[in-house]
Amino acid sequence: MAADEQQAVLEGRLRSAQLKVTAPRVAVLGVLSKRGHLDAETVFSLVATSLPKTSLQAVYGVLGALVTAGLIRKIEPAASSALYEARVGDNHHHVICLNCKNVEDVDCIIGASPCLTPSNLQGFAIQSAEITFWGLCSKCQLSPDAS
Amino acid sequence: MAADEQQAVLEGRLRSAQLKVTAPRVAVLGVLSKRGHLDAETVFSLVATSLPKTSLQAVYGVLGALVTAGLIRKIEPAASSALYEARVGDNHHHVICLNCKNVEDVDCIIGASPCLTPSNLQGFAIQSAEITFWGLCSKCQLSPDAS
DNA sequence: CAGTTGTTTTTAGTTATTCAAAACAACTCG
DNA sequence: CGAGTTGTTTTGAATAACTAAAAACAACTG
Repeated sequence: MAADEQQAVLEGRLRSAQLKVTAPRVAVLGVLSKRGHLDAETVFSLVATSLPKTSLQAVYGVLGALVTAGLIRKIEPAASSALYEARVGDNHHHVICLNCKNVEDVDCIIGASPCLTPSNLQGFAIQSAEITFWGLCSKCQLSPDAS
Repeated sequence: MAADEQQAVLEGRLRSAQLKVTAPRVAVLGVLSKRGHLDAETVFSLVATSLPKTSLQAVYGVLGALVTAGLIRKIEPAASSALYEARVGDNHHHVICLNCKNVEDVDCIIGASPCLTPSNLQGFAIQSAEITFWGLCSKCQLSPDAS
């Protein structure tokens, strides 16, 4: 797919979410469509390569708007800053490396639905369940010192 | 159980974790043994009622030491500050109210173990799984405006 | 009970994030 | 297609939660 075709797809996604199409929004969505699990700072620096005038605050604003619109998802793992990903709509989860903090998607859980029924709901009306696995990634199993 | 008996139990727990027994530590552990899911600020204010000289930084230090020793557990739910609880050793999870942020324990998950096997491990050596349920507590289902 | 080790106090600093006002740009509608 | 309205981005500053460092102090050892 050509670069401008890609651009058009992103613009379409913004428009169908009733969001005004602006350069920072297209850029942020583009960055997150290529690579997920990025923090605001990283998104900012990647956006800055094509749009150097974009401010970090604008990136925070865009990320907030995209999350609200449901175009991206925000995850907030313990002990790290918020991460964003463009993969939405499916109920996938995450594995995070205890050593290098690398995040990978976990497509699904064996026997998903029944497992997500807590035995004791305390009267809560559950709307979603969030699962995070913690462990060592293949690289850090070999050399636990690496970043 | 009398107050000084309770005190002795807490001191014993600290001692068996090879921690020096100090007033702030006993107080923090006491507070968290009574009530869980408290943030550092709340622990601080509760400790301050009996030990007014204790600083917030001391509370952070104590909380860190107790977490490292495995006497308390730290949870970091999305969009709120870190919470601490004295219930450790069992693999329980949490339900959090989307409206009032109240946290309750979820004792276990139906068919627990198999459900926590991700279908795609990405080469990770999993060490733990963390499940957070989000929903509305019984009170907020009736009046969603309440704090 | 003196010494050592480790804890707490006090004072500062950092990081991720949010807020607010003014400048500006996108889409609407004539 | 051009002005107006609405909403976005910039700029500059503030905040909350937490961490760091040095000095004062207290707990356990022998």
